[in-house]
Amino acid sequence: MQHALSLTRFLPYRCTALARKISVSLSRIYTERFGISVPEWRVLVTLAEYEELQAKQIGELTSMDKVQVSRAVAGLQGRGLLQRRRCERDSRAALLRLSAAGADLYQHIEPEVLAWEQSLLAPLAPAERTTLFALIDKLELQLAGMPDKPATGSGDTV
Amino acid sequence: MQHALSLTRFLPYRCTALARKISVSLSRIYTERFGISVPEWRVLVTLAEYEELQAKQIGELTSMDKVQVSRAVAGLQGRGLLQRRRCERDSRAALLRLSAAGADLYQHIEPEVLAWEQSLLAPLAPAERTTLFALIDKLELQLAGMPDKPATGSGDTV
DNA sequence: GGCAACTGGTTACTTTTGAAACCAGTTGCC
DNA sequence: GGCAACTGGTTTCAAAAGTAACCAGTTGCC
Repeated sequence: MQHALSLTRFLPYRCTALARKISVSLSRIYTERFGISVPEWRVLVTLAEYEELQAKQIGELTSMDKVQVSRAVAGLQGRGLLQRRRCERDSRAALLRLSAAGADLYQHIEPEVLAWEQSLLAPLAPAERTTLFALIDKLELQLAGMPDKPATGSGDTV
Repeated sequence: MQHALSLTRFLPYRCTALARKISVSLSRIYTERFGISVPEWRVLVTLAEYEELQAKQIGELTSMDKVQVSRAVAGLQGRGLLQRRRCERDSRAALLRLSAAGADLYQHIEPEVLAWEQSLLAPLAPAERTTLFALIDKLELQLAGMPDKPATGSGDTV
């Protein structure tokens, strides 16, 4: 049988496989010892960076949908790592921020995560790291502009 | 609060986000019209390339665990897209190959998938594509050699 | 030959994820 | 002011994924 396509040089497969391996390896740092899930970790990072946000904004910044955010926030709040405050101008929304305990926990995890990242990126020269992010940026940009499915025929993107 | 870490320049996050967007966009091609799941798609591709394999080999080639392979194979077989044959020297294993219908279906999907991939890679010059795969290779290699968690202290990789 | 350890593959169970329904509150039109 | 359309967020329900237990068959040691 003819085969033009092989998974080993097929970007979607390689990218998914890489992402999963990265995620599994990294998430051990905060999962095993601190019981933080991946979505919870993203919320932590985002609130550490932005101080106070509403759930919707967290979703936008982390590419998580609102259900995921809601669950992660509930989980963190349940363990006292996060506080919510009524939003003045819109009482549907809540303003979220890390509690002292949450900030403290984050301070413990962050250096380990950064060290782990350095160890992952170790084999890449600085220029290669820049290139990698640039390529990811390009691909994301392209994806955002792609139609739901490509024209199978001859047409260029009109 | 101090924050050395921002998701936008954090490789694990960027990589996961990219992989998910790619997967969602691509899988429409075979999911919506043909009802093929992502794991099933991988089995299809692999059998198209290798003719006949046992489940275990498919797992190795696609980085799926045996449960995932088993389910995907069952799904494909249930729709007559795949045949199984008793393995002579080990009757626990089965030898799998695409049926005529399966091969035919694959012939329909493959060009569309390749066209989609081209459209995704369009903004990258040939050299950039090569670089991208090389970087992915390096990262996977590095990950394979990384310990479960990095030493938080000073030590180099011993 | 027979028993223990192992392996290919499936099944059952639990946890995670995603989609749609839903509730409460807001906005805008009349 | 009141009703329809909309939005932030949660809950509910169904599909998906991972883990562990399991079965059948193989290997190897005695």
